[in-house]
Amino acid sequence: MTYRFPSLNGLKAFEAAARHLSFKAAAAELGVTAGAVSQQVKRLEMSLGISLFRRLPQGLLLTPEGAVYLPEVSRAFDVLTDATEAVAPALNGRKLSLGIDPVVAERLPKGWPRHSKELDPYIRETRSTNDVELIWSNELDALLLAAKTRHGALSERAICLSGSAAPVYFVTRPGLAECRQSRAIREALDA
Amino acid sequence: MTYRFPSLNGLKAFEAAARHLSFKAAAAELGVTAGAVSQQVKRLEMSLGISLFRRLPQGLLLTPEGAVYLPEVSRAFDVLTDATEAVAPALNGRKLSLGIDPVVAERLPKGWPRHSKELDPYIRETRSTNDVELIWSNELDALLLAAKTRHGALSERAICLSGSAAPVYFVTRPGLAECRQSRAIREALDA
DNA sequence: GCGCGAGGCTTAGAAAATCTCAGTCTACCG
DNA sequence: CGGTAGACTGAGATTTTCTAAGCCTCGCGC
Repeated sequence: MTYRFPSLNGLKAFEAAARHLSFKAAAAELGVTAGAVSQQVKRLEMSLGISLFRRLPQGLLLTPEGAVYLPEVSRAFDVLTDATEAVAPALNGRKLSLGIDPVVAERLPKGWPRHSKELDPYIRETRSTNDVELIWSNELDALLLAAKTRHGALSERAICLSGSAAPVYFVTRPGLAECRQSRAIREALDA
Repeated sequence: MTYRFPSLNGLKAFEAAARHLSFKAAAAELGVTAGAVSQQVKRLEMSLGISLFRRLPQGLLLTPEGAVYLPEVSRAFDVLTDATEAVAPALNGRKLSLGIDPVVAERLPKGWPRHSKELDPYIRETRSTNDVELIWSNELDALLLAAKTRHGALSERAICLSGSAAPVYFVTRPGLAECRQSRAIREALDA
């Protein structure tokens, strides 16, 4: 009564789909099927009485309303996530666990990213490994590899390190490549 | 994955219970049973791995963690509610519908609260009526009455109008008496 | 001291919400 | 033209949330 807003599940689905402009990618990030995301967003739109997306055969476009809603919803989620982490540090779930190929580690500042204040909010732990299987088994969220790898449906982004000709590869589970943590890590490496 | 926080339902239950320091009052506000609130909060605490309340035989006390969490959760809900209202004005549900006894209206500034900028965020509509039944039938959220009335389980707060000896009575559905809208209305009348 | 009422706790089952699966549709590309 | 990608939809499975009823402790009044 005091607060009126639709189901958080619907908002989660909307927010992820809006970021990716794709129900499929949002589904991968949320760990559900694309059908579930589609139904959730549709339910949300019906409860609000507006359209949030224009559907294309191969993806989505935000409506003006959707474009207005997205940053606010993201902001509220940030507040909740920060508050939740503050009271329940054990959760710490928003930070990525990152595997670093030893070959890559040699080309990075010693001990990176241990002393990086800017990456501390985004990286929970690092491990020295290049085993892609750890991503599939959910033991790692992301990997920094020295070479392209046969990675199935994993996302891969090439990063050019300064002072080096050969790129390194940032590999994540589907849907994680464009989240804030991943972007922050890539930006830090671009510098 | 990008965002980690517990179910909104649990957070809703926590936030209302923390404001009221009572599962029973929170249940009335949320329109569910006290058992449901109790279960939701317990599930939330288990998922976070912390206690948010100390239970007393006749109510609740916030733990330090609970006290830290509450304002942040309220803030996130405000953001979501404001954003939802902005994109879906038809919802407008956060504003109260207020009935005003004609006898009371005579003692208020002419047309109150029509031109009140400060109350605009809190009052959706007003009707000239003193029929308490409209609250029970969910047609009104609150009433301003000239006299105490037999109101069963409704909440009633006396308000002293300036320049007047006899108080008026602000009556709401159980659980709504201390919400922000109600408080704002009462404060405006106290002036 | 006893009885009553208030309010939190718990359980079992009902009801509602959410998910999966499988198939349909449209658009794009080779 | 055929294949692929991705959004849409419906039925049923699964999970979450709710209700009702009873239990417990505490405080108050007689």
